[in-house]
Amino acid sequence: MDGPPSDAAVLPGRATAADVARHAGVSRSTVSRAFTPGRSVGEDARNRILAAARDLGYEPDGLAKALISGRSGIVGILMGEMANPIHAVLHQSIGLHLQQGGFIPISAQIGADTSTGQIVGMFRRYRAEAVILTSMHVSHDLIAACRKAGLNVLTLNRVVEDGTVPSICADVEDGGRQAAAHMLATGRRRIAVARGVAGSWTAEFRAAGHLDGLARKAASAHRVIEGGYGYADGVAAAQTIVEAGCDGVLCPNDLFAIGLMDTLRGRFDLRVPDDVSVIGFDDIPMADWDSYRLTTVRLPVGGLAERGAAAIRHGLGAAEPIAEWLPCRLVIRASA
Amino acid sequence: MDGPPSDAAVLPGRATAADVARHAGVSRSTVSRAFTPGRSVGEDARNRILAAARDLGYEPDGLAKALISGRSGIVGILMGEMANPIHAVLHQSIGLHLQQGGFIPISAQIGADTSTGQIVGMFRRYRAEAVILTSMHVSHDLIAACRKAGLNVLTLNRVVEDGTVPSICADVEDGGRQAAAHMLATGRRRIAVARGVAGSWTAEFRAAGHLDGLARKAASAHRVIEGGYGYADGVAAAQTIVEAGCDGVLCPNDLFAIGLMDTLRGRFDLRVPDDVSVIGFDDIPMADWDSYRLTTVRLPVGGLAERGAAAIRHGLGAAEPIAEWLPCRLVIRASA
DNA sequence: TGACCGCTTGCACACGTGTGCAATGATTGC
DNA sequence: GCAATCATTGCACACGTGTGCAAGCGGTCA
Repeated sequence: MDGPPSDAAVLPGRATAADVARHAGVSRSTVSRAFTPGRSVGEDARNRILAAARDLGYEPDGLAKALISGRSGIVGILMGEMANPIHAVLHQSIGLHLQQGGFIPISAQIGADTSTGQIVGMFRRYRAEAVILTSMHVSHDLIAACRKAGLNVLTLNRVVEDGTVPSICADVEDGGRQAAAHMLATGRRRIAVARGVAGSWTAEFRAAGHLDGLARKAASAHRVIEGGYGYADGVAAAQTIVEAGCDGVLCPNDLFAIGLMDTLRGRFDLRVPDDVSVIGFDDIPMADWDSYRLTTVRLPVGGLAERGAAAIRHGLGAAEPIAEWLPCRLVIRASA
Repeated sequence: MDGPPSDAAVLPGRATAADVARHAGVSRSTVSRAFTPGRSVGEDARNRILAAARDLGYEPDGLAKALISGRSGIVGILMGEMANPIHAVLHQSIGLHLQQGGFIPISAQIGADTSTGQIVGMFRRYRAEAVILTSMHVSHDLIAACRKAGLNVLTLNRVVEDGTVPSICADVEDGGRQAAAHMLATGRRRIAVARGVAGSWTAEFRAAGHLDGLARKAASAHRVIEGGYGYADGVAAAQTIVEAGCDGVLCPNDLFAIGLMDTLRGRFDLRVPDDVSVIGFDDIPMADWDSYRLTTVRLPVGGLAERGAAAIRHGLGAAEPIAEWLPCRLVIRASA
């Protein structure tokens, strides 16, 4: 856990700047300058250097560069649970935008036998310029540990109460309001609100939006269900919803909604949306499958990733912490 | 694309080995030795050093370490298309096993505006000790480029014909045979085989297994469908399958199978498995959803990741290239 | 007591790069 | 023609670490 097995050097011999310099008949400094934009190098020297570099397959070593310049170009990402497709696509999108911004993402994950300290250590050891924490695993301990280690953190879909951590968020509360409004507009009156995992920031804001959306039309939740985030949680919630006689359910995410739909139809022989209408949250690819055609609040995945990468490119430690809010949009399909 | 914006150093001041040495009243070398397992350090010196390190929050810098030792501990992963959950879980599993082995994964992806050369450059610049290529994007160009750059590559779910690239593979051909055998054993006789994307290694071996499994029981494919790998491809294939009067379909993967099932039921009002039985490939989480209960060939994701990480830990460049084969198992649910 | 051995420690070099400083040569302005 | 300006280049140092070599030191055995 503390480094690769250290038998012997494994990396093959690479051409160094010194090799290129010798090959091109200039000094090593000039080679370095030729690869640093904005530095002045004579034209024919530059040509000779670039030619030699091409011949030798030379490219400046990122590690040495990071060591000397104090900029590693490395950004740490704490991976979420990939069984939920929304985390997978978010992870991919973040990676892509970082890559396009000239950064390189290193990823870590909190496994069964991996502590917070080990994660922070990995990022710190490799001098990550920033660490992206997604809503999934953000705890105050973790944030404190990162800060203590001198890591610049950016949270996605999560604000920290004291306002000192830069964050890019989807306005899930407003998304929840849109969902509630649509549910009422389609004539539902006995509406259940399923909260996600207790203590989870995004779950609380989603549910708050659902409840506030109902309240604004002078309605209230027929039933509030404490639940989880997975397919199985949706399955488990069906019984309660049927017993309570609900005709609409506002779900904490799509996986839950899909588990619920499958169970309402399969076990209780109810129709969606005729008997019970269901609205999800996230807009994972499966929400568009023909079996579900799930009406859901779309999380602006691309926007979160793009704005996040931009914030990192712009420099995190700099001014006062940013807090950006991106809108969510209700995607109306057939389940509500 | 060629590095982070280089305004100024961004990383905060960290404690170095020299600081710890001063604090503990020893030389810097002794500090280094105290952090290198197997080196001899006096007991009280070690205690003073560890105490000082704890006070100062010191930890050896991975970049400097990599530079001097020739071992970066970095492993490059080329990400697949995360919209397919099997790639997501494989990615996560690989990352976890690498992390547990003391490596740190950096990930890159081939986007619209990212060339092979840029990918290879990223891995090379950061001195990746190994690069994991998954079946998705492996082309001969890419392999050649990696090799030319002196990168140790490991392919997952893909063998390269000339046998010079180490690989860990699932025996998808045998998995295909199992699927075909089960299809015949349940009494189906007009069986369609849907091949995946043409030219894709894993698709060809899956289809080969399907066809061979039929042939071994003196049967043959009622219809062979050239298709893709996505949900939409399964949707598109339904028409052909219905027209050909097939009573069973061997699919190239689960997404395809699910798209097919949705369309057979929704558009053609057929029952699965009563009218048409369907077998998938991969065993993504959705295959176990109640709407599908898909019988499918499970890809040994954890095994691939674990054996892959082990191979890298053991050293890739070393002896002659390994080629490991992991068994696939048919998971029988309700769709066939 | 003296020779020898093993553990511990410090010195100095190496890894591959960026960059400030000063020297060089070329060019321009008068 | 001479001084001044400027682009170009090389030298040397820095980043933070691992490690070979030799010196120091305490203990053991004859």
